[in-house]
Amino acid sequence: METAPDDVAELAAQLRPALLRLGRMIRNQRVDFSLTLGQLSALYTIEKSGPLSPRQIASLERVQPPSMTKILASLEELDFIRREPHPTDGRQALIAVTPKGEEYLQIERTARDRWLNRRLAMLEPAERAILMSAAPLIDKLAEI
Amino acid sequence: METAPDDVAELAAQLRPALLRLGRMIRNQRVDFSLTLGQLSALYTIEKSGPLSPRQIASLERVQPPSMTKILASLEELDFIRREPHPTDGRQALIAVTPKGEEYLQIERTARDRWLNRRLAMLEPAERAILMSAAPLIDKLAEI
DNA sequence: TATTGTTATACTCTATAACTATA
DNA sequence: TATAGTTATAGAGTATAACAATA
Repeated sequence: METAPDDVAELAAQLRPALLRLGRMIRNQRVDFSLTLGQLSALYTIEKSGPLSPRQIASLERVQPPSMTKILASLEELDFIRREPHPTDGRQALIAVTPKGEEYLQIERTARDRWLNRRLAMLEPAERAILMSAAPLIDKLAEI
Repeated sequence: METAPDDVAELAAQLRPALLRLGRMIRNQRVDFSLTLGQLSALYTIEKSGPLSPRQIASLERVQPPSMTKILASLEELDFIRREPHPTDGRQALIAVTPKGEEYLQIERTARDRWLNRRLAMLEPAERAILMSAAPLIDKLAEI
């Protein structure tokens, strides 16, 4: 049974387990385990899309507002985020990452990159060239 | 500042966020949310590497044995796994996935593939060809 | 009156400690 | 005596419900 050159289903079946497995391994590269996954994920989200209100962060993180209240309180305690009043709506607060929070994220990102770097260095240059051309496509798949 | 054709660090920085983002989106494609992530992950592990003892599963899943005891009890209650005595060691049990458990996993896998299929179908054939050649490399990165 | 955010409380999941059975 | 697995109990983390402040 021959696989067609452009078999979408075959490609999905090949790609899915490989992506999930490598993604899990990258996520496991942590330097500092003092933040829970929920705290780390919220911090990434605020960095990426902030400043955001607690409710917006809760929605993006798919947790309920009271749960986010606790996560934000713990991050504020660490001085990883700061809170500013909303310019026009007195009920809302706007949350942003502090320089200390940015530094934490950068250290974690560097650890993940270093790990991935070591792995990539074991490939042939031609293989890395393929991955380099695949990277924007993987990003596109997540974007559509 | 020009990027070298074979810049490993640049590749890692490109690949990491794309992989993590797409992986997260694939993982979010669930059909049935009655299993917790811990239950689902243990079931995948048993399917992949089983039959395994509870202690081995706990180790692979990076949870403590008492936590795995509960997860296994819930999966057994659902008739997703079965327990057999170890042939030579009366203390151990060997856990394997039942046909009903396999069916559950297959349904979840199919949902993830269907979602990924739809996305892949939006790409150009040439782009899919690049991803097809990248898939084994992504797998290789996780394997090394 | 509706919405944002917090506090109060309960439930789920995982961990450590203690116990039973087998090697 | 050591190891596999379970039971007992406690500690995080998240949820729902109720409340205070602002739109």
